[in-house]
Amino acid sequence: MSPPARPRDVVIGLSAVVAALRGGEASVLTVRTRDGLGLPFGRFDPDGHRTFELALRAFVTAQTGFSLGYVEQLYTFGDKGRDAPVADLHGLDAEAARIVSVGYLALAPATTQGASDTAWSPWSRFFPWEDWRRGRPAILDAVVEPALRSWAAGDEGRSSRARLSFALDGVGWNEERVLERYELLYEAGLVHEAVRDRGGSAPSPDGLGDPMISDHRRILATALGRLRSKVRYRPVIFELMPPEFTLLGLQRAAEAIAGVRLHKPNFRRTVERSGLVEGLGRLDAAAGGRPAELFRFRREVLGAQPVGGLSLPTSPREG
Amino acid sequence: MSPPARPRDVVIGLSAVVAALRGGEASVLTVRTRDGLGLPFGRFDPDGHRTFELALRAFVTAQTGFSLGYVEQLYTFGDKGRDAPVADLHGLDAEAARIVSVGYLALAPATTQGASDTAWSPWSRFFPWEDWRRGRPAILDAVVEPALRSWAAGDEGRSSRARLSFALDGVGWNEERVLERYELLYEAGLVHEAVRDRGGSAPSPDGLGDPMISDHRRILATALGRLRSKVRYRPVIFELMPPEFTLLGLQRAAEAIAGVRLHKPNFRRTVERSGLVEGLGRLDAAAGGRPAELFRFRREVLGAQPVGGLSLPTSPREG
DNA sequence: TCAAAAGTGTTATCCTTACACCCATGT
DNA sequence: ACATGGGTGTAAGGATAACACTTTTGA
Repeated sequence: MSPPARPRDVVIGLSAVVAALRGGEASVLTVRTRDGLGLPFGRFDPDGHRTFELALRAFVTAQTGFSLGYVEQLYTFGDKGRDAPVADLHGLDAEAARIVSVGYLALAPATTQGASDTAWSPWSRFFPWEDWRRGRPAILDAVVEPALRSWAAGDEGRSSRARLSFALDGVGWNEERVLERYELLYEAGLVHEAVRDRGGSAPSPDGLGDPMISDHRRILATALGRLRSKVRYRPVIFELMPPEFTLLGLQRAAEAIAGVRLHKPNFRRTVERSGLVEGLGRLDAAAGGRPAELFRFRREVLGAQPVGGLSLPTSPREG
Repeated sequence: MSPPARPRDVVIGLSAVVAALRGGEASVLTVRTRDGLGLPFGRFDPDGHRTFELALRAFVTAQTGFSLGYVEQLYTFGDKGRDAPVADLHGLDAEAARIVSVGYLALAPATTQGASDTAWSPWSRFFPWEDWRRGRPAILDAVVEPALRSWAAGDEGRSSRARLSFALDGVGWNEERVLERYELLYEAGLVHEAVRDRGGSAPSPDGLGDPMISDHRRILATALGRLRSKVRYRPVIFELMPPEFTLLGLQRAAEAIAGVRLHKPNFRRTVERSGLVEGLGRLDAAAGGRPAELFRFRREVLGAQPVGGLSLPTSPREG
């Protein structure tokens, strides 16, 4: 543990959570490295890159073949000890450089081409406790709750955080607290990355989602939480939709993002009253049942007035 | 413009917007440097600092003498051309290093001691168009609107952004869009930093607030916008209050943050119904008029249930 | 005729907004 | 008395949540 002869360099890693809807699932673009699954990423070049965002767009285009539309910065992570495992991917030794990770969220329309199907993974693969569309996920009662209870035993602070994050003891589920939940599991040593970052040779916990390299699952959790909250106050959902869609299609998209079931009649009405969409008078090629009208996003409202997102009326049956 | 012999270093600068209420004004802790006014800041040490937040707390304590409570990360700025002027404060040449700026928001209670009074500046000093508590600021009609109109003349995109950001042509004022407004003025070359960053010797525009070093006014705009929105969905306002306060005191604090007047009776009711405060049964030392009851923040609710912020009912008279 | 999905009506409830008004204290 | 600020009542309007129901298509 002797200090290095010369000060460490700082290296900035840029990572993108590229989200899209594929087959009714909210999915994310992943890359396979020899250390495991990760997000598309690259090393920021202080000489060549004018801004982070331009650098990020270049990385994703180079690694996956398509160009990003909507992009926003999420968070910058710099904790010592959670940065090491990706170091060799940047071509340097973790002891010689400090890696700082800037995470971004990008949204791609459902029609996105250019990446092979195997490059997309549904989010539930990494966060199986986040999908409540078919009711409370079994993994919560079977794995998460007992593990957290034993971790929190006797500690009021821990118990209270577990209760609020994971909807224990009758607390309601808040779908936006994705990062809080992941960080709690990390702190409790219940996800693989926590064991790995401690240099542990201990067996990794199982059943709590697939791990990712470096801090990429942390960035992914940040992205999902941000998207879930943003959908409610900005019309970002339409960045994920094809140019024409039905209202049920929009609802399924909102459900895939939020991870909860919505109430159909009320969802329709709030969407139609929002002024965000316009009926096209044409019908969908029916896929069973009465054909639905096609709608489009009225993108022109963005320049005319401040505009909010969608209200997400949960269904009383399974919400 | 020949490339340097060896790749540039990346230097991470940490800056803190330390907000507090002083004399009824939302104020921010500033430091005076030989290049001008700035935020407390420091250079992140990749060898010595374990996390950004710990490093930031150490800087602020060293430079101002008190320790921070509530802290949150705002944004990371890395644009070339907006980083140079502070370089010499870090003891290096901007040509030799690329400066990346991580901004933080910290909240200090009104009782905060340890910094001299002259170290605090009201936010309106830097953003005189943001304070609508006494109606629409005159500077908007006198300076901002004509300047933006001539900048946007004939460009529909520019006009629409100016309209939405600065509430022109009957668009309503959205107090949260602080950063959008500052960035628009920067892009239009109407704030001093824009002229400075272009290496301009042109006379700096006047009347549009005092400049700050580096990108510190940009970070400050980010902080004010974040705080204004966060007050509505998290009980952060209480981080700025003394342990005991009256409801009008709380209202004045919310008004100072939001920059708009609120409706007293409705504000009282929403606060009391929120369950966030508890009456103490004791009265304030009256300052004219009927003495008001003292309240305290029920900090214990934070651990018991998910908890929102305050609703801010604007006054019909001057809102 | 039935399943599946689209789409409409209606009501109870809550929250927000706005206005009107009374109360307690100091000068 | 009156100014100043504290504090309450109440009603209109809108959004939300819940339930019940009709319509249109394909198999």
